[in-house]
Amino acid sequence: MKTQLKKGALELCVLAVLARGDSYAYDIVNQLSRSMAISEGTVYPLMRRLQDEAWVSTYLVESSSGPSRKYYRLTPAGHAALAAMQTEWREFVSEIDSVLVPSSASLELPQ
Amino acid sequence: MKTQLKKGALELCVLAVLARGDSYAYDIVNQLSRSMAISEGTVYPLMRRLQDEAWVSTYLVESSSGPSRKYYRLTPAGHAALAAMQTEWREFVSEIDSVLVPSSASLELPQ
DNA sequence: CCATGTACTTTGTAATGCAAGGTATTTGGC
DNA sequence: GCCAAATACCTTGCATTACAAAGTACATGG
Repeated sequence: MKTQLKKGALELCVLAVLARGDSYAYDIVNQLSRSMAISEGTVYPLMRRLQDEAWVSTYLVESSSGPSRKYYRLTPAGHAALAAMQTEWREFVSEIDSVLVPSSASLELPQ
Repeated sequence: MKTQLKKGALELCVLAVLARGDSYAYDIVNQLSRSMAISEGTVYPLMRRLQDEAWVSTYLVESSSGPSRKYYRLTPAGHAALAAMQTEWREFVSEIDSVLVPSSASLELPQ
């Protein structure tokens, strides 16, 4: 159920994580896990998609605690995509909120 | 692309529209069209799902301008589902925003 | 040497948005 | 009377994506 809400937003989240610095899939999963439920089976195919879109480039780095890590780095196109998706995200949230609270554009923030 | 973001949120939107008063699918599409892109092929199957969940009940009303309208009315369970989904929605937005802006919990609202 | 943690990947399933197409009713123009 | 347009319903098939589950491989410690 909540699963459906995530569709499309996770891509944005991964790009946002990479904007803070290069990382590898296993670590991205761990970073996102602090904020939300996320599984490996979601992220690995997503990384492939980002690569196919040329939004990330990759390089391998050997690890002393396991197999080599495949690092992902945002390309210029990736940065542009991130910016576009952030705008899209805000528009999307506004759209939904305008349906939920049709008379007012601003929301109270309980916490 | 934007399509993916909508997954799961449209159900919430339809329930929110129905909370403001009984309506029929064709009209719900038109109401939501003011705020967002939405198509009939999305809404009709969605209405069926809401019925299967017993979140809405239906009744027919004849129209003088076309075929009979199938009105949907929120059941008590539907109202409860709406409340739960609104909470879920706010939590979801907070989660994503916390990934996008990791250092601060509050956002500036440009407009 | 074997369990645990790290790290990558693939396969199949479920959910859902949408385009496209189809049916039926009413009204209004020609 | 007839035909287009608006109203209103519905279905089929496709694409996308989240996830569980399973599998592979390396490193370390008991």
